[in-house]
Amino acid sequence: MGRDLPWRRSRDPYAIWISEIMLQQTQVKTVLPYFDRWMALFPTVAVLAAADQQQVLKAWEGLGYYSRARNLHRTAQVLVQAFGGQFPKELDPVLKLPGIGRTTAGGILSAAFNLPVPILDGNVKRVIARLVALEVPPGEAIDRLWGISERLVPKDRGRDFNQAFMDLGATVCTPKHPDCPSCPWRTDCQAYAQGVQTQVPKAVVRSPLPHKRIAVLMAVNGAGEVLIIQRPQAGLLAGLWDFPRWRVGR
DNA sequence: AAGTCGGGGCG
DNA sequence: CGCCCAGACTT
Repeated sequence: MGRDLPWRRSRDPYAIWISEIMLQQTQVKTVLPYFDRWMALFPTVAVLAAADQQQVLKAWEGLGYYSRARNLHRTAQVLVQAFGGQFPKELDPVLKLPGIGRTTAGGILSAAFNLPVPILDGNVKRVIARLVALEVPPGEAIDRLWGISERLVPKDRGRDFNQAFMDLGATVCTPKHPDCPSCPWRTDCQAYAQGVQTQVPKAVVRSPLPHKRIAVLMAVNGAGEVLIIQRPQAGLLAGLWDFPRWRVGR
């Protein structure tokens, strides 16, 4: 019952890599229009590697977490220069690529090459936590959760299993209102057996967000044009105060 | 271990 | 308004 998504129609590692990066902390519905535009603009890793960084950032505009776009561009250049434009098929070299961590590496290697590499994204964390009725917040049991994901992924069906795993979390085993009656793992789920599926995973106790009072200046001329200064490569609020000719007083 | 980085959806 | 989303990276 897998969702029919554009990047699932492809087994091109490039297209799958792009989708995995776009999907980091970003919902499928948000990614859909960006993915199609991106593949039209940058159809291959060679085209992306040769593109201007401003053009790459423009195509990413609105998705947020802009270091993802800069890392995509850098990685495209690494792939062309050091890997002959081919995406590596082993975990170690993939993990060295900028912007690709363990979950994204597993997502790419399983979807593109059907390798049994585990994943542990937000969906999978929640599904496993409920499956074993995890007693602590997932952050305190990361190693155990990775171990379970690794033992579950079948040697010959990494692609189907990992995608089904994420689909289950995204469509059935949802955070607030899991649809347990239609869940294929219902009879294996310890949280369901104990009737605590909505209380697992346990929430992290986080300190309250501080409230800060700030001043904002918007410069508009008579023609209605607005002054815009591009942010630095790294840093947002932190780097803001380092702009040349900016001075911040109290 | 805790911060940083974003825009959008949802109840 | 607060939480969550196919996390990675720095400090």
